Amino acid sequence: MKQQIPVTSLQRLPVYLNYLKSLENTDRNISSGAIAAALGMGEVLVRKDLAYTSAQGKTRIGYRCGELISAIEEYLGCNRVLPAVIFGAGGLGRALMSYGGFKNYGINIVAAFDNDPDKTDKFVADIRICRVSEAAEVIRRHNVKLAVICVPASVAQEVCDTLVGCGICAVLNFAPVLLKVPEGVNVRNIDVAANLAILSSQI
Amino acid sequence: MKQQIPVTSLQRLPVYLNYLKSLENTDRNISSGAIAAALGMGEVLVRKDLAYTSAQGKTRIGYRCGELISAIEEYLGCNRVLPAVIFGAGGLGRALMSYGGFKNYGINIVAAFDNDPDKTDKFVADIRICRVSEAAEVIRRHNVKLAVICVPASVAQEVCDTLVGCGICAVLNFAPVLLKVPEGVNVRNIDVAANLAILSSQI
DNA sequence: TAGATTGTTAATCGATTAACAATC
DNA sequence: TAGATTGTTAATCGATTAACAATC
Repeated sequence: MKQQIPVTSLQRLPVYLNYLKSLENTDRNISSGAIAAALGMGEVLVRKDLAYTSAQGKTRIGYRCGELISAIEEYLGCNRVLPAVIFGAGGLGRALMSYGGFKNYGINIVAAFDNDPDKTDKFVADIRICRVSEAAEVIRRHNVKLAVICVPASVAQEVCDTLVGCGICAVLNFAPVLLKVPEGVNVRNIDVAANLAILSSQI
Repeated sequence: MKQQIPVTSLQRLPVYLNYLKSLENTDRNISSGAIAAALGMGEVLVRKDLAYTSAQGKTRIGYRCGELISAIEEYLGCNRVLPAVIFGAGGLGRALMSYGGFKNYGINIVAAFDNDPDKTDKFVADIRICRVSEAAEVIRRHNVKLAVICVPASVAQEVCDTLVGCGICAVLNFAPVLLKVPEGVNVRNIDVAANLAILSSQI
């Protein structure tokens, strides 16, 4: 485990990365002030965040753009390949299977699982939808640590328990329930409807 | 606009709501301590959050479970019906069209839009995928204020500008770009790949 | 040199937690 | 009454921002 970075900083690293990659020419320098202005934030915060990576700026010059990208990618582990699985091959699960963006972060979806026999043994974007009974074997064979839960809320906890039992230690959960997990298992929740509700309540 | 609630509190309201709704019997009392224990958080925080809604506890008794649900729902505006549109009918857009959970928050997807003629004029879950050229008319006719952006990153800013021009003032953005919007327009970002990357970097 | 920029240390701000009076 | 619980005020904590020395 790396030195302690606040989660808030960690969450901003992909934002910087997206911005830097969106620049046409990365063979140039960029100052923390320029990044901050483009992203609408304070420049000191940018420097602090970047300091958690191996990025090093030069006084009066700023950061080498390409080096910054590499440093963030290295920090986030975009270069190694980490296998992951998707549990639940409904609309969202299949959309994620088709989504190519995980590659940028070095994440490779090795399989999906669903308990509906009409869905299993089919392929979406070259990823196989497996029977749930195969999960333990597949997860152990690929040494998968990372899982995405896209099942209905009613079965999410049960699925999560199974996954944890198979050795999963990081879960991205789309089901609108708070998953109970043992110490050491990391969960991030994305509740799309709740996000829309938050927006709507501020209108 | 309501009295000032911290965004952090606002984000927790749907969590409380999900938990309370998951209880079998809502015709009973529940204390802030019990909620806090179930959700792994501090009880004072729970009381503070709930105090932003119209919920009122009784000393020694706690909160009436059903009243709490109603109070949060009222605060989040789950009872009115707010129209929303989805821009981009790819895998994710169609998954969201099929997702029934928005109803719980009083959000009604009235239409989707896509620039691919093979997708337009078709229906997903009774929601029509319209041509982009229809957007202004549809948004104005339904008085839509809320939009979900599910288009590729390369066109997200352009789509966002169009939406803002049509009167949209709240945007849920799934594209991994920081959208520039005028003052008064509210944006929330969900970057699924970045969330997975954050998890993976902590393994 | 003067000016731009980094990196760090101190100050501020906001959110969470602790303490506690009120009360049923 | 004693005990459980709310709601509020004060203290703490962590993250952001401001100030500034270093430097090229």
